[in-house]
Amino acid sequence: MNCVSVYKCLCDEARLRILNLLRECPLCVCHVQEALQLPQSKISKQLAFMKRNGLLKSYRYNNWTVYEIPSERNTLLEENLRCLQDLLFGESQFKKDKARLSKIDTSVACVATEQCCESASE
Amino acid sequence: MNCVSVYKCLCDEARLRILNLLRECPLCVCHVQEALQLPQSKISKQLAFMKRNGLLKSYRYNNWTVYEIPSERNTLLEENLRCLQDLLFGESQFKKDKARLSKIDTSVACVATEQCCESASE
DNA sequence: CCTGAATATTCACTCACAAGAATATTTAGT
DNA sequence: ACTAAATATTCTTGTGAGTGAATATTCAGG
Repeated sequence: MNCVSVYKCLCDEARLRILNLLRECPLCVCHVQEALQLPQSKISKQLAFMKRNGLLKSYRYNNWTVYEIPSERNTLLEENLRCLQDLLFGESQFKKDKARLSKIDTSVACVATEQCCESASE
Repeated sequence: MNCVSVYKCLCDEARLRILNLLRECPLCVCHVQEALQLPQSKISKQLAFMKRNGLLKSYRYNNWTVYEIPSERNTLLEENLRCLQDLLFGESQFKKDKARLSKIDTSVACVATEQCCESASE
């Protein structure tokens, strides 16, 4: 495991906000975008950044790209997400993101996950 | 606590190597420099960087500047150092640093700590 | 006062990354 | 073929930070 890569992903607020959501379930770019209320290109770039650094994987389903935190355990990432749950994810901005997400229909991502279940990664 | 600041400090190998040493005891710049075998300006800058981000504090004692991890608890930092102890600090490079450090007389830092004990921080 | 040790800072350069706007690509549906 | 949605990429610009070399600063001791 490359610890530095993990930390590089964690040292940006937008990325922390994304991980806060992805911790719950796989999501498409558009879901994240809507929940965070940030420009599409920014979301797409940050997701690509985390994928490049090994924190996320993605797969394509029709027009959507679903990103998720791989199920293969990454101790350092998991520990930090757990820690952030107490320290940060309860804070206003992160709560708002989740509230907005809860109002979005994210079922496409779930369907995609089932469809691509084994052909995942890359 | 600013989580992002913590992660910004952790996402560089040289800084991780420094924290690996400082976790044990306060040290002067020259001690770190000798243990890590890196240029003086680099060590000094990285220490200043971590101080600027609130991970370290320092105090002057004669000609020396002693850096240390503040005793006030920083949950996120502590958790990560603990985690890194298992994941990273056992690796070759980090072991070598500690081996070199063990051969250095770092008593100045200890004396300084006692002297400046309460006048610390800044 | 001068010297040397310890440390900090500056300089010049390079690189990674961030931002927003715009454009390209892929794909499903008509 | 055409369109629109979803996503990725490109472009430009700006900034923070990394590097080594060199220089400045601080301070104790002779």
